[in-house]
Amino acid sequence: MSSEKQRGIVPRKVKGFRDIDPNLNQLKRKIIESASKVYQSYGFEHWDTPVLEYADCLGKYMPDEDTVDKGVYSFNNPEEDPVFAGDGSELRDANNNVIMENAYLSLRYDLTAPLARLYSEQLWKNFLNNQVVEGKTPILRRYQYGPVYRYEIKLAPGRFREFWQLDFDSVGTNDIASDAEVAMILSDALEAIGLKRDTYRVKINNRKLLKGFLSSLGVETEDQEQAILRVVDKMDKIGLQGVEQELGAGRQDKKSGAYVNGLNVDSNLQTGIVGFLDRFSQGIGSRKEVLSQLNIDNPLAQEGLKELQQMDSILETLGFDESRVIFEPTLIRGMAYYTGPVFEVESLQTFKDHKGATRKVGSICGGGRYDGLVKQLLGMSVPATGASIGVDRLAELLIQTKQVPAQAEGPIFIGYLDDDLMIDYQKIAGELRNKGANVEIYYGPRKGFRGLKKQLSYADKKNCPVAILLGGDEAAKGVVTVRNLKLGKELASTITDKKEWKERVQSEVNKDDLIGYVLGILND
RNA sequence: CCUGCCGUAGCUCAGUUGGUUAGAGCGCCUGACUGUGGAUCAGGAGGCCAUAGGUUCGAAUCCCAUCGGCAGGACCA
Repeated sequence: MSSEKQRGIVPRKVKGFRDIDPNLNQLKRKIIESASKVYQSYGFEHWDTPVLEYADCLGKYMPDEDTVDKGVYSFNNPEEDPVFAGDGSELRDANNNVIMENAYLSLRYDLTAPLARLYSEQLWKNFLNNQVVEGKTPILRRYQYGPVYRYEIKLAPGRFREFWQLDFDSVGTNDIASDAEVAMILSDALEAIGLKRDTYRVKINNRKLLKGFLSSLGVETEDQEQAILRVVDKMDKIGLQGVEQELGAGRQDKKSGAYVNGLNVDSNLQTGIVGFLDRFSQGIGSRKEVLSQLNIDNPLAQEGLKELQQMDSILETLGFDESRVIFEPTLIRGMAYYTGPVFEVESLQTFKDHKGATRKVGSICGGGRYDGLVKQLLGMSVPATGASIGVDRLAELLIQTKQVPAQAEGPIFIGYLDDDLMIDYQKIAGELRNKGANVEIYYGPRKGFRGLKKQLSYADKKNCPVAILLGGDEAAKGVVTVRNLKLGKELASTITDKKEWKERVQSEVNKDDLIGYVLGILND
């Protein structure tokens, strides 16, 4: 027994999860506040929903297996819930007792599925009473931000299992103008956050165009359509030739050596798709030029084209030209539930990683129209459109491309030199706080007076602008020593003589003038 | 999940064809410096070389397995 190792506890994080330091939090807050303001300016209201939902309400069914559905964190609710019938009544057994079971719960994997639940739940009772009419459902325009959770098996850099999204959605409208609006909002929000014009592109495509195009080439089933779109979506990664091979017999991946099975579609279809991709894959100029080349002989595709034309005229009227919003007919976006326009924002900026290799962050926003999402919850289709900003990705972009504000300014620092003066420290701090300042009194260990070095070092690391030093000497003279740390930091590079440097940044202030003096430094 | 590369101090990395006591920079701690953040100088702590086996007189170095990281691929509500 004693020779065996005992089970112990090591402090550690769950893989794919992380701690957020004050600097990153500051950046995230800035992103969220800037975008939220833009969302509000378009009439969106702020909702929050729980991070935990019933799995079936998120569209995740786990009927007979107790395994976690791929990609989603799920577990059994320890508490038993009643089981419902389709009409909302509680299921009962032969003795008329309510049937109870442990339902599956899931952590939300995006903010859209909870929105569908929120919207459906609000309408549910009325729906049962036949008071909800398809096509006349109410409008809900909400924005929401918060963490979402995905069980990613492979964790790429910048990919986490907990990450923040910043969504806005219009539910209840099928007006194509609300789709044009999505593109405008994304553009406005990103610029409010601080991205420069021409460093990003809002890309638009229309699922109807692709569906119609594939249908015109003879694609019948939804399954085949999805399979093809999945391959085409890999264009970035495997190139046009790779797509061609995967549509056909398959392909041998050069780097990994793995053989990837192909779809074996017929050659007409294959050449048709490849031709389409080839035509549009590299920059194709203006939106109008793109539209002029999209004459596909299929009613659905024509409908999609018309929608894009309408979007274009709105965007053009409002000055959202190709420096902000473009059409990209090859854009897919993975999600199967998109039914109309789809959106993606790509950052055009690159950065050097620590090995010196050039990298790009790529996609920072995504969205689209999803007219079928609430159907399985509410039993009727409700049109909806919206998009999401990937907060962590965007933060990473701003950091890597060095567009971040400097380190957050710390609080005013009050050194702790004398136990007998604690009351005075508290009084000074209180007065400054009443004036709106942030103030911290040092409570750390101090070996008599010697700890002052440590205290100032601490203040320096927290980026404190001012240090207030009040010890026995000052108290006897009725003064307070004030040190301008902010100035000291600036002068450090030019002044090497310690004494001179000290004299420049520090002065004794009359006790009564302290508050005004300190606030004066802050406002510099 | 598949394939390849890699695991040496808190961090970033050296470490010769297998050969004495495993190094540097940064950071940390102490001092020069009176009660004073930067800079400079002097000193100090910190390692089962990822873990467990094997080959060998001898392993950080070679082989195997496990765990972890990176790159690519498969999958992705």
